[in-house]
Amino acid sequence: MNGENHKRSDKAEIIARAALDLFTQKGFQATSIEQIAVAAGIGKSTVYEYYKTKEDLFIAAVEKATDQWVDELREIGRQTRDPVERLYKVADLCTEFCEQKRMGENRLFFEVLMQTIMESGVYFNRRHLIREAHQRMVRVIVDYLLTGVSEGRLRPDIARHAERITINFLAYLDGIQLYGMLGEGYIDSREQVRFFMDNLVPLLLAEPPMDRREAE
Amino acid sequence: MNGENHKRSDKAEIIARAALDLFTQKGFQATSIEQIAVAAGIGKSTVYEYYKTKEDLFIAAVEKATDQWVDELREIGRQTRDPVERLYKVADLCTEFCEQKRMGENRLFFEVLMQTIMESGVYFNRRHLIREAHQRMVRVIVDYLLTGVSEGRLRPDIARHAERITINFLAYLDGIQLYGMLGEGYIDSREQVRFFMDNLVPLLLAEPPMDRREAE
DNA sequence: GTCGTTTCCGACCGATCGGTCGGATATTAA
DNA sequence: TTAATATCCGACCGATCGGTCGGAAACGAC
Repeated sequence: MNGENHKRSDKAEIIARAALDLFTQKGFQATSIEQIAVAAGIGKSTVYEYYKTKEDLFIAAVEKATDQWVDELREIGRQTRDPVERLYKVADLCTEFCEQKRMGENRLFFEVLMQTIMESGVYFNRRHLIREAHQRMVRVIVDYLLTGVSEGRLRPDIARHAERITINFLAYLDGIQLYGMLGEGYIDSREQVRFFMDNLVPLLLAEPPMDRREAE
Repeated sequence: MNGENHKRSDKAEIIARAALDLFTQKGFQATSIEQIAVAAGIGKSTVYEYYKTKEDLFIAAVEKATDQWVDELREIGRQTRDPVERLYKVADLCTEFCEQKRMGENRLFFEVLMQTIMESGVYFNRRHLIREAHQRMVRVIVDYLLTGVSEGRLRPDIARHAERITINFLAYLDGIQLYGMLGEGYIDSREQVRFFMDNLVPLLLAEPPMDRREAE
């Protein structure tokens, strides 16, 4: 027994984390098992004691990432109650992904999508995993909308369209994230998103702005 | 001299077309030069007589595709004069890319974006090519908006934001296209886009709908 | 100790693939 | 005819990499 000793699941965890780091930095194809082994401080063959194939390891690593993303969305719900503010925070999260610090996660995100749509991709025959992850995100935001409606803060009739609105909202944010990676300073994600939100929010609010109401 | 004889540029064209077909179907990495040579009906080495590297060939093939996409956007402008109808047609083009027939082109589109954002990607050090292609598309649609404004059909104050609006519009459509590939029937792109457009268009129109005006 | 089990891993295998090479073949010019 | 040139290509090279194998090392039970 020594300091390096771990339970089996701990070792698997260490490997998955090293793998996630590398996949995030360089993508699936450009990361070799050898590199992951070195990063995890073990031999190449040892990786295969814990994960049957490189694909399995990728899936395990990605699961950690998606779990974290969903958690971050849920955390927004804990930090603030106001539905509009929640949506703004979600949008902020998107712009954050366009910045240097979290650019790697953004790459990983699109790598996963590519692996889903390419015939030879890791997720091509496992799309349900990605759909489930996506649905988890959708559900969190739908919940924000429905809560906003039931509290009278948002227009009642958006309840019927909550899922449609959410999917469109996320589609837009993903699109902007994509553009955000076309190069430093090519697209001002922050301004683009702010403009979008400023046009979206009035469509959601239950009450028209004050000056309008007085004008009637 | 025989029937198979071509000028040098013709041969290059044939190779690029075969390459585009394969890249569209299977992506960059999964397509080998050998396969392209077979598809073009020539030997592998001959490919290298016309293109220095696989990357060069990819760039040449993608250029053909992007040219076509921009042309399709311009064609919309030729077919219809009404700015709103033009935007609807652009949106239709997007949903078309989500359908089986043009799914491959959609894959290619995202492959190109991936090759732009991955450090080892073909376009990582050639982002200007992608930005230029993107800007060409943006310009076409900005032009539709500005024309709509100057014709009095769209609200005057969107002229200031024409580019911002266009980029957001395209970002949304790209996001939906991405979701459209998460699996047959997972997302109803057509309905999503219709919903989006029905909320967007009133924000652009110069005149409020009739029933509203009468209510004032 | 010592025997069985688990964990570990360096060396190797097989396959893929981008790109090169040397020469064959066809074309043109004189 | 022939020499020069352009075009073509099968065979090969070198490197990469996912995955296997056989055995070493560490550990635990007795």
